[in-house]
Amino acid sequence: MTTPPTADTAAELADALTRAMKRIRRQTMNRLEPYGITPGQARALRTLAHAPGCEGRETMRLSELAERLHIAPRSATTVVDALEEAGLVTRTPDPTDRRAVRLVLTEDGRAALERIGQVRHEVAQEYFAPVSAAEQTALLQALRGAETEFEARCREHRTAGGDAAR
Amino acid sequence: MTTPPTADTAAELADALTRAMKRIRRQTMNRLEPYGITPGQARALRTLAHAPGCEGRETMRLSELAERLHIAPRSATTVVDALEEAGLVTRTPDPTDRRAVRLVLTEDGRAALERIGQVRHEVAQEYFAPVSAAEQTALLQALRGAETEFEARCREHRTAGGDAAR
DNA sequence: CCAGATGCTGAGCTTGGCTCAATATATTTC
DNA sequence: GAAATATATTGAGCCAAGCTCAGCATCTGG
Repeated sequence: MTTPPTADTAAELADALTRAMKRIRRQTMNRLEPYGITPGQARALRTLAHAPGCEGRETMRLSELAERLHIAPRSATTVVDALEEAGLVTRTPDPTDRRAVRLVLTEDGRAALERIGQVRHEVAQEYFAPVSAAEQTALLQALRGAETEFEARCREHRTAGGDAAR
Repeated sequence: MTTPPTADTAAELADALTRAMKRIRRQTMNRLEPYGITPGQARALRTLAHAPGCEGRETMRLSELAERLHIAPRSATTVVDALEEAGLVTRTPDPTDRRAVRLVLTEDGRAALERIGQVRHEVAQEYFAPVSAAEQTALLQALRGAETEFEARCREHRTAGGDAAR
């Protein structure tokens, strides 16, 4: 009953992934709530922190953030709205392109990042505690492999017209 | 660069999981769209199909569906609304409890289930194609282990007052 | 028989996405 | 040097999938 012979492992895997994700997200949400940050905002902040201009002046265009988050530019606008309202980033005009917005991490933003990092670490650590480090690594590599393949396939299809998934 | 020494494997794993889930969900949504079914509805339908009264008359209370889907009863109501409107399930009164609603799969519902199963299988199969069957099984078991532990911990905490996550 | 528990749903909120214009600015092309 | 086109962002409004809280109908135990 637990593992019938005809089990569709891949599909079951997808389900398990979904459940794990939901739980981790929920847990993260709870622990981030005191700081007034949602997981989505946290992700954006982290992405912003890994901006190329690393020395004290992390900065990124809104569109670049969107791209790295795999979301539509319009969706990034909303995230940044919240982040800006919370005083974690500022929108500054791009000196070389007056259409563009450059996002800059504030001091508060940098401070938030640390708390976020800790929560993220904690939650993941707790959830995956029953999984050995070796298995975790193996899992991660497997998922990354699937991811890379998927992205490659997407690029192909995009050339051929189909815009299946972001 | 791909695996720095100080990498937080667990956290990265959580991220990878999130991305995988999103992509699979999106893919599933796209392929289910022609049938006018969302992934959430599909899950509900599948859950309903695995009802205990298996012989030709799968039936389940709404609250039971909610429980199995790990969502609030009120949320199940909405899902069932959609499913009923699409003619895939019917709400019938429970003969033994007039408060309760029994959900019954219609013929169309049963037909939809097959299409859903196929899509689900297809998508998962495609996404996890680069992962060997052995690895898939290992992954699944690891995730299930983490899941079980998590649930156990939740039950404990629930006793001690904290209602962390569903 | 009545108080409290249980089962469902209406109203309204949240997160995290989306598209389709509109607007402002760059860039290219004639 | 203008006109056409392309790019960057945003306003308006949508969807999926959840949530809580309140309310109503109905059971059930004392």
